[in-house]
Amino acid sequence: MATPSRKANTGEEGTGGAGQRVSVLLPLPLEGAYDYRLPPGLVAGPGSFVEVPLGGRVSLGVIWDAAPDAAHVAERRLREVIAVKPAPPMRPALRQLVEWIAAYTLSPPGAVLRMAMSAPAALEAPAQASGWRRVRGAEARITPDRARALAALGEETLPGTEIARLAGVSLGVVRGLASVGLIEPALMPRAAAFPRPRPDFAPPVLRPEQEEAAAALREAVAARRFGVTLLQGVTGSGKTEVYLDAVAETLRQGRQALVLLPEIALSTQWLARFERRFGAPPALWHSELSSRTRRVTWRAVAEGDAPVLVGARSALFLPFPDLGLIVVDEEHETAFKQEEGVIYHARDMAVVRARLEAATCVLVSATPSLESVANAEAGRYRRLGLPVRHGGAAMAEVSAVDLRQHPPERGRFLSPPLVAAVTETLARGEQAMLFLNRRGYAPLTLCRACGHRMQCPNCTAWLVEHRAQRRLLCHHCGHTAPTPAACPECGAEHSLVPIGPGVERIQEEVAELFPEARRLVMASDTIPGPAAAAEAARQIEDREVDLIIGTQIVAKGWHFPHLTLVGVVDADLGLGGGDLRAGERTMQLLHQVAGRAGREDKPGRVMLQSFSPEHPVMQALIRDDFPGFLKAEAAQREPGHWPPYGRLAALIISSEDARAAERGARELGLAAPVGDGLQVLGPAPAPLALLRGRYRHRLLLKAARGVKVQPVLVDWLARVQLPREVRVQVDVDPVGFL
DNA sequence: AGCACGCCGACT
DNA sequence: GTCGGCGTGCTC
Repeated sequence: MATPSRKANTGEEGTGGAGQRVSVLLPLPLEGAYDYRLPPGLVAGPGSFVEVPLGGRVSLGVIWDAAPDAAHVAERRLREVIAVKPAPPMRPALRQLVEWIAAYTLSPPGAVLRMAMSAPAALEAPAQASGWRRVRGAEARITPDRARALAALGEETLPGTEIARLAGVSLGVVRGLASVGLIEPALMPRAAAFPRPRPDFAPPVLRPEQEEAAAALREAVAARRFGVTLLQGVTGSGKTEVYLDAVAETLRQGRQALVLLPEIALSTQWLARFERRFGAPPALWHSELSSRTRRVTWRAVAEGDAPVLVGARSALFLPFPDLGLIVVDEEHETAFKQEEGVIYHARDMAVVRARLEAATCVLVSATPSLESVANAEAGRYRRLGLPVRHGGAAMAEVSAVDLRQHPPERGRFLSPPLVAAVTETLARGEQAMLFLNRRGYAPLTLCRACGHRMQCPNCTAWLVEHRAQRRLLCHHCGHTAPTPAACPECGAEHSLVPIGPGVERIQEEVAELFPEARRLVMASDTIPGPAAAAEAARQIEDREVDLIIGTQIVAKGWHFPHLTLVGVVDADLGLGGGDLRAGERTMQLLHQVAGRAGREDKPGRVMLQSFSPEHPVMQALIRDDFPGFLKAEAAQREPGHWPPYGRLAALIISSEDARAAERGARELGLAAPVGDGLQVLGPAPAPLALLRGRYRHRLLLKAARGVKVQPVLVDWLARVQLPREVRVQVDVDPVGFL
């Protein structure tokens, strides 16, 4: 650990060169590291967190090179390192990860470093927590509440909130005790922030095929070498138990484990399961943590006191001292792709970090991405499969409802066969779910008089009506306006009509059809956080709800034992748009939704409302033939060298000035690289031609698998000089359409 | 990312 | 006549 040291030094020009030159990477989007002079009084090496002067202020940074090339900046221009932070230095593996990602994504290294310095407060020496203890011999008026609080406190030192919680009294009672002098502030003994999960606390009995996979993973972890395993198994096959066994082995090895989940805020059920298995909760990491929890968690990770951490993609940049295992659950999820700032795919970077840490990486999914399957087939990843569901529960029976043959009534969206199925399910006292991946009431509001469509002023997108709020919302930029009474174009009154359904509208339809049924809408706006998610899960488990109407948030990892019917309102949604992965993504989403139906002893049923039941995605779902779907998808992509049989990089050229954006895109197009195995597509208006007030054009670079696209891109961008109001965003390995 | 320097509208 | 809008440029 770095020696905590601090000098009164403002970083003014030094006294003529005493001290060693070091280069310091700053968490800013700068081209490279800056050189500073390390004054003789400070002890620091590569990885040390330091405070340095930058312009007129002080910045944090990391010593990147302890003996940099002196050529760049004159000795006399160097300023002095102000202080070395009392925190464990950043380890080589994490520094290498920062550099690797910067090079791969063409981002400034400092921008990547910023992700690894997301809790600057954790670099300070942790303050000792304070609490309260009894004052001996003190006497004052005792109320029953006060007596309980004192009893709860006993002879210990406890924080006020803890006393209040134990005694079941309010914090005011504790304050009262303090004000009458019965308790006094005292420093708390330093406790471990996170209890150690116990690998052998409550291991489940694994079925033979689970045990086989678990044994393979345990062996991989025990080998303490880099390796990637793709763990595939249908919903309910017990994948989680298998990889938690690998977590247990990691703990026995004395190393840390990291589990990445796509939607950590909604994972209450997962956390409960972890705690049952290990007798202690894992550490958590996601963007909504309080600053205090953030600081404590980061510090605990850095000091090896958080043996298991579960987090969102940003957890990949935490300072684990000895990471032995990274699990990426639901590895196919697009939520792992960061689309802003440094654009990276957490699944792929997890593999990179595992390699740098000599750790095991496990990618887990019921419907793995074509990328991972291709890697497994090429022998780069090991593949483990769990073919069967638990306890003999059958996979839900999937069928399509052909909307051409069974159209819903006018102005309705649920077809007679689906309505009948819901009726039967409810009559049996079971739960049903209607899935529609669209928030709000209606995706389009149209004027019947003049044909005007309510559009976002900042984006190429329709405004979505949210009837509960009586507003129109843009789902891309957050623009919002009250739903107008008259058409803003022609002035006609009562002429605006909602076109198409969102979950709110399905809820309305269901309320008319099944007025007795207790309904719950689950969408990101009705389930805003972990608490709401936990409450929704509880209501459903306790059968306080009969009908669930939900967007994609219902697809992820829930366990609803009484749910036996899933109706997909619009199975074709998502197949339009000409996206390379539209089919794959629809397959994955619908498969996951289907997996919610029929667990335990009751068989489940899934009905897909579709205008094209003959579509390969629908057919694969109906026949439960995911391997067949993958094979067909691969056969489509391979000849044209589309990913994963080739590489893609996207350039998004954007400007607030439509002309400038177009001109910039054209110029880049003219300078496009030519070469063996290279192809440039575009420029074309980006799928969202206007987003948050910026006009966008797109170029796609397609390269053969063996080609390194980064040098090609760097070259290409260097050949074109663009006005600075034009921004170029590089997305290596784009997914989705941006 | 900050923060300073630098040219054009509504105030004392 | 000034205070101040945020456009662009630099920070070892």
